[in-house]
Amino acid sequence: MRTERLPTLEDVARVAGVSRATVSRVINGIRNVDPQLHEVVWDAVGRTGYVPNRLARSLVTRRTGTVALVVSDSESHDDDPFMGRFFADPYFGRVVGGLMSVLRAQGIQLALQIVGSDDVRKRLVGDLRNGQADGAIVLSLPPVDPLPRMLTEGGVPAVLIGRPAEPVPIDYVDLANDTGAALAAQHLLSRGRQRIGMISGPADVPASSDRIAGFRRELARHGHGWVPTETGNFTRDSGETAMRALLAAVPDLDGVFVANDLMALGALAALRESARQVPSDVAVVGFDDSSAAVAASPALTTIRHPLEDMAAEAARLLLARIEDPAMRVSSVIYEPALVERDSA
Amino acid sequence: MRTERLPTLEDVARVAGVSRATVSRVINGIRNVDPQLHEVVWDAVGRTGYVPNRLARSLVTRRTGTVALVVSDSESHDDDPFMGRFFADPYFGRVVGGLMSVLRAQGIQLALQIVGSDDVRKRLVGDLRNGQADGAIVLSLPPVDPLPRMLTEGGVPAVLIGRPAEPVPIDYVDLANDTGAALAAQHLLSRGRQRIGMISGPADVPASSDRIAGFRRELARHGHGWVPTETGNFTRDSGETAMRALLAAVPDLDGVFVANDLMALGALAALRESARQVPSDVAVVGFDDSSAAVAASPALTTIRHPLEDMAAEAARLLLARIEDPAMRVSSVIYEPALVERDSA
DNA sequence: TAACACTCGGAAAGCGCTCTCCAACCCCGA
DNA sequence: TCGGGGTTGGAGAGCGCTTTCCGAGTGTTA
Repeated sequence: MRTERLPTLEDVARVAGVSRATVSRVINGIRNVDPQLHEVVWDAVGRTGYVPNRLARSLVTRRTGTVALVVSDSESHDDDPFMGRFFADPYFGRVVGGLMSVLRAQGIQLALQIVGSDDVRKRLVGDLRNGQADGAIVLSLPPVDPLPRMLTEGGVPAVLIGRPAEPVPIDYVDLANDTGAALAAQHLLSRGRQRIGMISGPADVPASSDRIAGFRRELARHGHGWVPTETGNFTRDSGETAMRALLAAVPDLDGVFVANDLMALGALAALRESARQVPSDVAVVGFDDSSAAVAASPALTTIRHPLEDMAAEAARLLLARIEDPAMRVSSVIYEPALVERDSA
Repeated sequence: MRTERLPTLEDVARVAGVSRATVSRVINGIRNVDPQLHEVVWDAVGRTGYVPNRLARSLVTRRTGTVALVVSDSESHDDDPFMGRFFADPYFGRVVGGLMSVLRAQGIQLALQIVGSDDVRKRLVGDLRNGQADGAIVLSLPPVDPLPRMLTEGGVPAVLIGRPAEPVPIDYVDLANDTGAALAAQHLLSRGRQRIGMISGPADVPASSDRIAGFRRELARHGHGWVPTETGNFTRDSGETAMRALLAAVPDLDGVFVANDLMALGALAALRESARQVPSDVAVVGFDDSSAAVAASPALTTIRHPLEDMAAEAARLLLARIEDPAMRVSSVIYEPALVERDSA
């Protein structure tokens, strides 16, 4: 059945008794077509069961109705389990959900691309320049990624989710990570905590360093010039390890800010293991307000990250840039909010 | 910059001093080309920075190097929040991760498509027949979905994740949901539970009805002919509501099987609210072994669902079918396993 | 040396569509 | 009745690539 030829514009034209050009005009809703013919053509389309071939159309219009979602990750290789973790993390799904909420309405599809090596990166940019997709949304994982620059230099419409580590003239949406961390600091202070520590993410990732900076700055403003810190890598287990280390270093710790909910989960486990009560002995504030925050026990007080909205805005930004490539480069920063639950 | 014409095969040919045909042969690694010319051509490719245009290539080869991931969902409309929930659920991410683990190695990209209305469904099948993608992986949400049939009738290579509700000659991978539920029953019984209930999913979804049937059958084999059951819709909140209802109906309940982890989370909350201890008063077994299971407290004893493996197998199956459309229709059923944690 | 079988590279015909020209036609005023 | 302006539809040239078909060149055998 795959072999039976599908009807083409030519076939429709023959059935309708007009030329290919006319059918094309009718289908694309271009005026200058006699209403009578109009009807005849649509009738022929119905009778033949014609569906335009998007590929052929794209080849000439240079528009594909596709946006690439690029997950850039220099470290992992082909079947690195890291990618599995990444996809299982709600982060990925929330981004996709946010993107689709605006793309779907426009009938635009999302093509998922993972780039590991520089080779793949180069090919991707080449494909995009060739019009494989109309633009790209980039989730840049590595601390410093050449991809954003490659894209702008290639003239490919692209929007980053999360600010680039080094300045690149590219559109992006981001969260005011520093403000969020400051919120966490204020909350901990307002709860009367005195010995406050932090479990941070990798220092070279912008989102992470912003949280560190914001937290430290706010505490410093209240006389805490020194914040004991342990570094994790955003996984649950690293949070558990970091918490143990932090407790060993500061046994009388009474408050901690953990840079994401997943690590907070691990921290909670370490705290339980050390027989400390949360929040009475140690107050814990997470970050992201992911589904893990609600599932945790006690439920996590955390910083809400409107990821879906951010992704949706990224999609809108991209669409606008595709429409007008000369548009001024812009960025949209979202404000986080504290969500108070039981852990602090 | 978008305007500057990219080098085409023609340009490379001119630089190399050969014909387009020869360049094409070299690039596609077809023999019959003098090694000398071979080198000259590659050199020209390098000098011009040529990247083949996939669109143009696909148009003639009828191969796109793209697989569609179709999320079929008849109920929700354009910005139905349901889709947001769906994407945020780890289920989606795990599937994507599993698929990508095999597709990525082949350099195949995944194009995400959501189909809500029958109109979209029709257009999608048309596009697929036109070679928009080489095949489709289908995540069929509604109880009875016309899509699988439409795809097979259209001769589109497709693989379902989760068996079709009504028999359709289509490849699929699925989990032995009934066996999994039976495992849960055995575990509860082995823990000496006597008054065992169940919180099920919607009865018209195959995965759900299989779990109900498997659980009831196993309990019946051990003399429990009647299993008090409440129905949820796989969300956390519905699990909480169902648990309350179940407790009201069977106050001395001492064991419960909840058809997925998310609902189990809700059930745990309801149990806590009613001051019952888990697992001493009521033992709880979930289903899926999602990340929620570990985050819960107490950590959930649950049924492991090798979703990543299943998705990977679906991808392999699809690739095989694309290669040989005449291949016999096949299905792969995975066996679940009990993961014992603290809740039962 | 002639006849034959091969190997290799080029010309050109598409894949299915859009869109620019251009010819044909209509209506109007002079 | 004729010429000018405005519509409308068709012919055909691509978009960038693959692939068939052929002719030219090479080496081998009688």
